Amino acid sequence: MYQIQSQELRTLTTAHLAQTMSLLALNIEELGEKIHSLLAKNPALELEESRRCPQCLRPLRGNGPCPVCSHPTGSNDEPVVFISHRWDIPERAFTGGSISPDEAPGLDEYVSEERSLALYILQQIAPALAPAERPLAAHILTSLDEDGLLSIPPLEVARYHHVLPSRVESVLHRIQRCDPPGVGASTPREALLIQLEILGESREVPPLARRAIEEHLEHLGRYQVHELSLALGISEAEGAALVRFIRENLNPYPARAHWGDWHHGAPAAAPVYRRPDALIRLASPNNPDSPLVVEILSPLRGQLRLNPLFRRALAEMEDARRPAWQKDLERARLLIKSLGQRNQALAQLLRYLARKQRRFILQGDLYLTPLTRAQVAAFLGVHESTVSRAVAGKTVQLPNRRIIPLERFFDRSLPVRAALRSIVAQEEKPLSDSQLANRLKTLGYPIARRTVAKYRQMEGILPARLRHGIASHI
DNA sequence: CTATGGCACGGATT
DNA sequence: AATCCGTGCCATAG
Repeated sequence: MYQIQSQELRTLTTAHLAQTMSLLALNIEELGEKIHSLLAKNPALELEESRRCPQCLRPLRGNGPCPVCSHPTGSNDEPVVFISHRWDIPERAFTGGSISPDEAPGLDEYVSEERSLALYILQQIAPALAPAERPLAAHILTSLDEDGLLSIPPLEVARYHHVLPSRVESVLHRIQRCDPPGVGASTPREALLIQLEILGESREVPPLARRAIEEHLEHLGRYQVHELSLALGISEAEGAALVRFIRENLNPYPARAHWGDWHHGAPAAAPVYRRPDALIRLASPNNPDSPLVVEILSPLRGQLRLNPLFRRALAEMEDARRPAWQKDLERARLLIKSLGQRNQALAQLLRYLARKQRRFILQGDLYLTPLTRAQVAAFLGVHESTVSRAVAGKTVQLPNRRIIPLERFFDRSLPVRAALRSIVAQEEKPLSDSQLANRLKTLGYPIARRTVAKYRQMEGILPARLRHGIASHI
């Protein structure tokens, strides 16, 4: 099967191949933009809005039954692959515009790890929001970074929606009091202060905590008890107690389960949420032994085809414009064919990944088998750069509804980090990095002590001496 | 002396 | 050719 497809690839003309490759490099959103601009430019192209499957709302081709709904056949080894469109999700839900649960009933299915924070908070404050405040809240929530901090100035929100800054502040204030306390703060410092304030309403807090955060945040971050005590004019014991209180009760990055390494290395740039390029799900959701179904999503609401009117007109045409029209027609043909090839190539890749990484897909990070793009390329009989293009910038939604970048399938350290997390989560006493390294070695992950430190940091796990039986999850 | 982070090198990967 | 990643060495903090 693969052989046939790759042979097809080889027989393509160079123009065709070039276009296929450039389309392959695009993710679903970029592809959508590209196609729409071509649709506007080229009259030979047409978007046909076909009828929908009454059950799953996908458009149907021809007169046959819906290929997605009618029970797909496949085995554990041979996942089923579809190239399909989805019409049931409002485009706007993905573009960071206003989202509200009742507006997009299926949205929760499409929420990425990061964006689920937004919905979680929205659910808490939705009842308290005036209708006019909803867009403000949506704007703020969709601008949170992965740490739960607000990545844009509140003033910008006010300007955008033409409302008074105080209106935005009022919404923001309510958001900051939602569950991960302090979300929506602009800086770690502000987040800490908000948490302190909230905490102060229900229990006693050290009187100097506020000043310590406001004026000596660096010392807190570096755990410099000595310097802090000196600066505040208190004893080292008092200083240590203060630091412990703050570190145990407050969190500069509200959405992180643990204090990461917050004195150096700014948190990574906020991930941009997109609808996934593909879905991987179980043929029967409740049966983990059923075959996997891979669905390549198309950005189009309908079926791209040659404009029949255009073809008829061209056939009857005699004047000087004919060559130009002919050219348009050729271009349109080429695009449609290339688009098909692009989707085929993606499907091929995903089918392979689904088969090879079935355990990872169903059972999580720990079971990712090491894989390089080069290996995949060799197996599929395509060039390495083809695989690179296909993987770059794309995302897939797994059966657990998480949307992950395709690159993650090639992350060699992922299972090790998962193992590390689970060791730390279960440890009785904090283990040092070298102890962790030994543990990992016995589990079949021979990595250097130095590397443990790196992974720890990536996972946001504190060094041993700062961990005190704080249960780790996530 | 032990634990951990910074820097930089070299090999693999893209 | 450029980039990423694991690792070794060294400095520093405790």
